[in-house]
Amino acid sequence: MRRYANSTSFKRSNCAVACTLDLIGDKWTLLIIRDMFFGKTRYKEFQDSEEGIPTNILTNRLRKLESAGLVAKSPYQKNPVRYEYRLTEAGRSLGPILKSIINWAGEYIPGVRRPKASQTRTTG
Amino acid sequence: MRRYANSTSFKRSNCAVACTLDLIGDKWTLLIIRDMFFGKTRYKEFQDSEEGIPTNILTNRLRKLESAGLVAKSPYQKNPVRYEYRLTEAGRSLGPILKSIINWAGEYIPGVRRPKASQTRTTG
DNA sequence: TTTGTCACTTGCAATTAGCAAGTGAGTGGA
DNA sequence: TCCACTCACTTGCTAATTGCAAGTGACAAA
Repeated sequence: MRRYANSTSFKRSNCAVACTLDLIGDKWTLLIIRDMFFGKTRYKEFQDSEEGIPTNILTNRLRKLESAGLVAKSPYQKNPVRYEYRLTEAGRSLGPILKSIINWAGEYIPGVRRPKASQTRTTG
Repeated sequence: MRRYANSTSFKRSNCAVACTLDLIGDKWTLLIIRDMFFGKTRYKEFQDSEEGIPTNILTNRLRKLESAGLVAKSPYQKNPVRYEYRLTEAGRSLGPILKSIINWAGEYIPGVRRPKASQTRTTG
C-alpha cells in the first residue's frame, strides 16, 4: 500500500486538517470526488453535473487530484485518445469523509438531497 | 432543537455535499472550527494559529459561521465589548467530519500531525 | 502622555474563478 | 468532399476573492 497525497502544493502547517484542506478544501474538488464515488468517470460526465463546474477548473482539478495520487487516469479509447478518471485507493478512502458530510447535511441543512449512501465504485 | 445552517449564501444544488461545501468548503472555515473544537474562543486565538489566517478573512468567516448558525458569539467583557465565539449544537455536530478528515490524513498524508482526537468543548 | 492590546477596517495588489468562444482529433451522414 | 457534431480540452478576458500591510477606536497600564 502506497501512502501519498503529496507534492506540488504548499503546506500551511503540518496539521492534519490543514493538510487535507490544502488538497481537497475548495469549492469543487470534493464534488468531482463525489461524482467518482457515484460512478462517473469521464470529463463530460463531471461537466454535466448539475452544479456546472467550469471546464478550465475541471481540467485543473483533475490534474491536481492525479498528481496528489487520489485519482488515476487511463485511456478508454484511442483515435483520439480519451481518458477515464477513477479514484485510487487513497481516493476511495475519502469515503468516510464524504459520508460524514452527507450525514451532517441530512441533519442540519433543511431540504437537502442526500445521494443514496456512498458506494465504493472502482471498476465500472 | 433548531435545525439550520441557512441563508444568505447561494446554493449551487440541493446535493448534501454541495450544500455543505457552500457553507464550510473553503481554505479557512474548517480551521476555525477545528480551533473551536480544541478550546479556542477568541479572535486573537484564531488569529494566532500557525496557519496565519488574514484578519479580514477571519472576521468574514466568523460572521458567515454565525449567520449560518454554526457559531454563536457572546460578550466576555464590556468596555470595550469583546465577544467570544463558540460552536452551537449544529457546529459541534461537525465533529465527525473533522474526525474523518484527521483519520484520513493520518493514513494518507505522510508526516502529518494529528490533533489529539476531537474533544467536544463548548463551555470553557 | 505614551505605549500597548484587542478586534476589527480599509486599501490595494495578486491570485483565482467563471464565462464564452475557440481548437483539434475524430465520427457519421449527404 | 463537405458539413455538422462530439469530446476534451485551451485561451482570453472580466469579475470576484484572497492576502498583506497599515490604520482605527476603545480602553488599560506605566
